[in-house]
Amino acid sequence: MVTIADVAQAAGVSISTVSYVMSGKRTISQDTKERVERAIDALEYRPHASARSLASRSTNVIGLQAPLRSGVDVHVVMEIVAGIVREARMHQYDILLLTSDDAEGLHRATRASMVDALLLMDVESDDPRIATLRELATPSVLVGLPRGAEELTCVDFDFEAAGRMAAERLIALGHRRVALLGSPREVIDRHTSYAERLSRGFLAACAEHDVPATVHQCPTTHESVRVLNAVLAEHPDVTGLFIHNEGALAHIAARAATIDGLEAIALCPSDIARTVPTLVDSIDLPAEGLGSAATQAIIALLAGESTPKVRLLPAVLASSRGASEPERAEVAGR
Amino acid sequence: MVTIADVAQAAGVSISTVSYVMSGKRTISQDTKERVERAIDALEYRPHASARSLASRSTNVIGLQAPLRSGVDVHVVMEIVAGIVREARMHQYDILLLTSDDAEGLHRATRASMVDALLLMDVESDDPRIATLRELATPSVLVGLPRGAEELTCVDFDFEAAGRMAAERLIALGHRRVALLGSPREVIDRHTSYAERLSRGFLAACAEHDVPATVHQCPTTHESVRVLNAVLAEHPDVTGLFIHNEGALAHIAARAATIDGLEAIALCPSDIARTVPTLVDSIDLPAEGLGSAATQAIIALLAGESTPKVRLLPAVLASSRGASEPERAEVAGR
DNA sequence: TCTCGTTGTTGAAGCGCTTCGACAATCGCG
DNA sequence: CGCGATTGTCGAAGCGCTTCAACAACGAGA
Repeated sequence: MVTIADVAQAAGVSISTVSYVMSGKRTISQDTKERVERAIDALEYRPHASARSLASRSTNVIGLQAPLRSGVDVHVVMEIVAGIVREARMHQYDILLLTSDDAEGLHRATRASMVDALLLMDVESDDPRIATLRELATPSVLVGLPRGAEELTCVDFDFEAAGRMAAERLIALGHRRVALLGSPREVIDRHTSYAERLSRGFLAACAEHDVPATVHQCPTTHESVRVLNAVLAEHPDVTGLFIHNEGALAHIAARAATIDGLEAIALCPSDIARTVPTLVDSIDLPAEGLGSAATQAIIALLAGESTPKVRLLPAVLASSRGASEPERAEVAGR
Repeated sequence: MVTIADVAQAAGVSISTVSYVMSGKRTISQDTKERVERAIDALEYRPHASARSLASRSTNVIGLQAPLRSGVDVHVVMEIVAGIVREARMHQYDILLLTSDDAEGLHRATRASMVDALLLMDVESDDPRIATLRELATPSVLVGLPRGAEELTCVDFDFEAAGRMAAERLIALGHRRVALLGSPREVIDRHTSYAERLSRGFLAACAEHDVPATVHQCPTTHESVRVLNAVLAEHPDVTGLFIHNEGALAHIAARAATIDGLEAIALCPSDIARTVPTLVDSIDLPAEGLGSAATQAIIALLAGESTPKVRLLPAVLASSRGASEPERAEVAGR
């Protein structure tokens, strides 16, 4: 294995000089710098991560708890993780995958100094991990917006604005009775906050326009079609649908397309929307961007920069009907 | 931070004694051992991962390259990763998530001594990473079975046996013309080996029974229904379908259920099969088990135990039609 | 009784890196 | 021309752990 001592010898300088060339924490003459860099390249030297972390007291690793099989929106989770990894690498950080959902994993990683910071996905309202996070005092960011996490940094998509936007779009299209076909029961039961925020925004906007609206839970399978049928049976005047359910989207959209006068818009990643041509519009769920944003927040935190406690990515309407330019919802904060 | 010195002091022993209590590499009296263990618990001591790895020259970390958005079988990928993480933790290993698909990431992680071993998913036939792996000489395991990786350890599901099993089951059900609706074009084009192995087994078994069979690529969307329609238009006598396509499964199964005499079986994780009630049978794709098996192989490698070069998990028929006990395909090796 | 092998414990030497304090060389200014 | 400030480089002290060699204490065999 090539060590810093080998590089120093090859370049004819001391070990500390090599270190300072790499970190830039001390001024080094151009000549020396070049000699050292050449030696590094020639030897393909990579500093030993553990040695560096032991001496510098930081690991350049971020611990991530991702829901690996919560059964919901696997696609979205994947993209978020992809965004996290990509952004982390851009800032010289690596991602350590912690077993999901147990506070013990957070403890372990932190106490053993394996990570500089923690990133948590899929956080529930009364998640025990929030208490652990507080106690550990490790820089951390939540992807999500649980209640009772006021002092923690949260990054999420602005589901409430997305709900409003969907309602307003359907109303602008002329619909006078609308329905939201949303997450499956499990998600609601787990008190994942996004479902609630989405329907709150949706219902609020409908109420403001005096348009009657209902919200329905949907299984993530073809069974969702039954829900749609039931909704239409009960409210035959529903003509506008807003779908937020990865697994059900295709089924519902396909069924809806067979019914005259019915129009559907959806909240989903844009590449998914593209596979469902019968949608009138879609609101983009920027999953990868969400991952990037969360990582950016963590990195700002680690750099000691001030970061807003809550950052919500704006909802953007990706109109398929030749809209001129995408509408943007406001960025919210608290 | 609590260090080993704190524990030693609290227990009234030397630092090395504490270390030996933890590693068990030296005999320690019962009395001393208990005192040290009490001190460890009381102080909630966790050895500093970097210090340990610097001194012991091993990290207890496995690097993982997982395809985070290849567009295929997100669900399966997720479950495999879940299996990997779970199994790794059982053996005191952690998982470092490397950016997918670049050989550079493998280099980095290895040269910087960040990982003890590498786990690669989604390996293509002429993957540049295979050369890198050879050059690095780091213990590694592939999830998949690429050609030209003879000296590397591979773990995969026995797709060929699954193909045979599906064919034989359809034939046993009385079908005299069958079709395999398989992976989307991209997967085939990337030379991912599993699609090929599956259809090889399927066609071979059909040929042995003199049952005509065809194989078709399927998009992962509702468009797959068109493929089904086209197949039926061309071969009206097809009555047995074998589906292997996560995204298309529900669509095809739903459409197939509307056609008299048509029966479908699928290859997919069992929890997915459960959401598609119109399937006659399904062959379980043990995604999580695949992850566990791959991790077990890595750990055996790290322990210096001998491991078979190739391990294929057997195909198991999960009959929905009151079968007595699940059939098993043979384990293959090379 | 003496010596030898066990058993249990310890001190100290690293592992490869960062960083502090020191120091020589050079520069700018009165 | 002399003095302090600046610039560039280095030696050495750790970071927290593992592990080797050494050693004290003790029982067993001669």
